[in-house]
Amino acid sequence: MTKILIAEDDDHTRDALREVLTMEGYEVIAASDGLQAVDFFRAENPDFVCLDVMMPGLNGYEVCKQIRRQDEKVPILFLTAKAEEIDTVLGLELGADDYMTKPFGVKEIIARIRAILRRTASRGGGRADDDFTMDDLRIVPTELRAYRDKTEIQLSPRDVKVLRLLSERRGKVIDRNTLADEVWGVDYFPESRALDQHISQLRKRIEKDPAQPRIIRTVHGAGYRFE
Amino acid sequence: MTKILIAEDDDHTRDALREVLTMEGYEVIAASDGLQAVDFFRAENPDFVCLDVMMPGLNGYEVCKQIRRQDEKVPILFLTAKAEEIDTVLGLELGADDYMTKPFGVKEIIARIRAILRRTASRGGGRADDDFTMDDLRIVPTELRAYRDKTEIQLSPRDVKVLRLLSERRGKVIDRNTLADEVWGVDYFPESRALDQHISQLRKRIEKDPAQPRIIRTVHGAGYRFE
DNA sequence: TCTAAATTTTATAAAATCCATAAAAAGAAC
DNA sequence: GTTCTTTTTATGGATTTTATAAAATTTAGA
Repeated sequence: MTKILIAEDDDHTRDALREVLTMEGYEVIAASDGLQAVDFFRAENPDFVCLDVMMPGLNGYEVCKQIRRQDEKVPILFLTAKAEEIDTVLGLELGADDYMTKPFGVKEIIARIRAILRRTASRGGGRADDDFTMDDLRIVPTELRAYRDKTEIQLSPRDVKVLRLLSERRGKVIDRNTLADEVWGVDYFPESRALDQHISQLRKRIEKDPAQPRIIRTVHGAGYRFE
Repeated sequence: MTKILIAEDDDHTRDALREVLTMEGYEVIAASDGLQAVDFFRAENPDFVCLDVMMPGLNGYEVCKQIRRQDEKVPILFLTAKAEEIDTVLGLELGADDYMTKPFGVKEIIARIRAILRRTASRGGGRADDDFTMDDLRIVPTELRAYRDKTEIQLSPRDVKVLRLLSERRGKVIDRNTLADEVWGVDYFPESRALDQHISQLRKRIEKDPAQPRIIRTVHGAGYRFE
């Protein structure tokens, strides 16, 4: 189970986060100040860290440095009350993976954590940038390429996102909304056919017979599936 | 049509939002203060709420709490004039889905609203999509499939709805009106035979002997039943 | 700035499915 | 058994959804 360390001095926020993340199926360790956070990190070796910037004693930046001294890979998400603090987070080159300004919605933070974990899983021992296979295709995200035997297929970053999403939930139907959300994000217009087009183009390149796709299958009225 | 409730005391902003969102094809209800917003919410039951934080009388946070008391799912987007305003309240507790700081661009807010609606439409659709069994059939909603031993049976989203409804109230007779309401929605013609047609087609696929249905049984003059 | 590649829009085609109709079958009432 | 009502199902046109080609636009590099 994915273990998440939260460092947040405000009791309310901390409890809310703990509850929400536990509900989501994560194991949560919660620290109420920076020193405790560093201790907990050493003891528990979590897969993900959520750091409030403003904390008594050791602040979030300091905690981040301490953690990075020990583990340069674990994903770190900063929580800040003020947008201006973001600049500091970015400027210090602390190796933060993302940041959020308060207040944040439950869904928002869950989505971010999931996204970061997916993105960075390779560093933490998972496999987001790791190669994966779909049917007889070997996808190598770091090269933005796929291989079928020795033949190379060029892929765009977006291609990789689509394929990874389908691959991660093989057998499950990925509906168009989810695909739009995860791959295109906020700037996707529902009446656009960009998604179809992209799938179509991608199939042309990766499927042996694009008319009979084996990798990206259509589930009419629902979305796409791979298995 | 998707109904959006706006609560915003500034006339100019409110009118602009109303116009823009109407142009986008949403039905807009606009309140100019918090009390009115709560009233309108009760009366209109909108699909989305846009709340200004600073409002005379009841502020946005209070309105949010009131709304959440009544509906814990409806997506809520906060509008704030200053980032610092946010600091005082934790979005987590209020169950806000997102927030924006003014001034915001038209495109930006539309994109956000669309994205939130997209997310909440596909995920928080409400009902759990856990697997369930009916007779010797195992239905897996996330895959839009059912399994009998190892053989797969493809299901449409509508098939799953029908089956889930029957399964949830096993033993009870589901009358045609209920079925039509729950599965087809408000706009269904009572004299239509579409429902029969659908049941017939579904039986062909899921029943071993469609002439002697064991999963979807007819209760003449009443509806259908599963047990 | 120019060029090439990637992406999106537009337009049209193709596919899947939905549903109205009508005829047949089954059940209920008498 | 006859008649009336309800349900089933075959058929084909309508509608919705998805696919693809071509053009337009945007993006990234040189």
